[in-house]
Amino acid sequence: MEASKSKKQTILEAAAELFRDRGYVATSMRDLADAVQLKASSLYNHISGKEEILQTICFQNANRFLAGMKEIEKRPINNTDKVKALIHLHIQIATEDFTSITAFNDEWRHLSDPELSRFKELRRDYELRFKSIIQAGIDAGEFVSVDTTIALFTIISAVRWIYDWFKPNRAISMDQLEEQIERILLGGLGVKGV
Amino acid sequence: MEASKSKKQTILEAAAELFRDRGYVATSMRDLADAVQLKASSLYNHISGKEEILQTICFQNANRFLAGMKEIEKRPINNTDKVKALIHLHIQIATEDFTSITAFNDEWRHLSDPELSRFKELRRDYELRFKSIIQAGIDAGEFVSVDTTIALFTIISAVRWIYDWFKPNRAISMDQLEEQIERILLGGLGVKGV
DNA sequence: CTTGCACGAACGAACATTCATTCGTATCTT
DNA sequence: AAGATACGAATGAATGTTCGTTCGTGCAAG
Repeated sequence: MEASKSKKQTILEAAAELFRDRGYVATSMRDLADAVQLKASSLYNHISGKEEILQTICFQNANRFLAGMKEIEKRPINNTDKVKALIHLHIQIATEDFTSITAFNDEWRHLSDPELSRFKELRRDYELRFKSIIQAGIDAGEFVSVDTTIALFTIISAVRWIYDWFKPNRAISMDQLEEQIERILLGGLGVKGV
Repeated sequence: MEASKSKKQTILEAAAELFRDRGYVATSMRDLADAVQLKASSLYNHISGKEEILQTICFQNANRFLAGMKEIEKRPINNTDKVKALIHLHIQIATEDFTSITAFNDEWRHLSDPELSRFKELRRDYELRFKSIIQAGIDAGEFVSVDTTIALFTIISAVRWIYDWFKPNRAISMDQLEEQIERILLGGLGVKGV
């Protein structure tokens, strides 16, 4: 029914930005209302409350990562290329929607408990799928034999916080970023000629 | 004059724990008072206010990292071993005081502005020193030629968030952790036989 | 030995703000 | 006319902090 972009979407995007800059708890509904040129009470014509915003941001991104993961799992490629594709996925999401990724990464713990548990499950699911790919790569002789948990979190940490330091309008291009991170992380797994 | 541990220290440690679990903003002085079996008003006999606690935690840890960095810089060793020593430093601090590291990593942005700027400077100083070591390693032919900024933040991200997933009473020992992280990160820099 | 006093530490009550949210009502769009 | 949207006012709860006071301990003066 809405024309170009629903007011709800505008609110969600402004909220993500505020959450990124000040954090969820430190962002008031008045701050958010100011950002979208409304009064605080008017927000409730579009959203049910503060926590709904956080939920939307968190699960939207969780699903984005999981959808990407499941698509990559299906591809008929070796595990090296799957890890490369996952690195690409992280960089892709982090750069194309880096404002909501911050809220997703930092603020999910302020979810309340039915959703908090569900979120943790999704996160754990993603990590286990990532870990399986690393394990498969070791079994197939593509990777050096490393502890899969350590490798998993080393890689995930490295890519999860890209948004924190990488500004796309920099001396570094996205392709460069991806190629170099692949080289560092996959090189460490013993993959030759990355 | 104090017997075993000053009450101020007790408060600071309890605060670090609460900040880790709920975040700085979401932790009230009443929560903190409960944690040390006091009333909120009594806290002010020991500390000047909420922000002093955050300042202490942040700068205490910032100085710890910088002191470690400066000590490592002085050592007569090659750059590979310096990076190894830095990885060791991060794991050391993350495991021996992992509760205040969380607050240090996540909550520093809630500092107010004279201290906030000072903190950012310290952080930037640390990063630049780290970067210099990587650059020196490339110049000396120890490392493969990579973009130093990308390498820097990939390594720092990987080690900065160890506390987030590593539980010391696990199947993985600290030595194992260190050896494997070295292998992954230094292997990616082209160092042989790590 | 006893009295008096200073002091650290704890407390309950109260402070002014700020918070998210609700409600009744007015204005706009169709 | 009707439905969506915006608003001001008000709500109760929670925030960090201050205040006046009290209690106990240790030490100096008597």
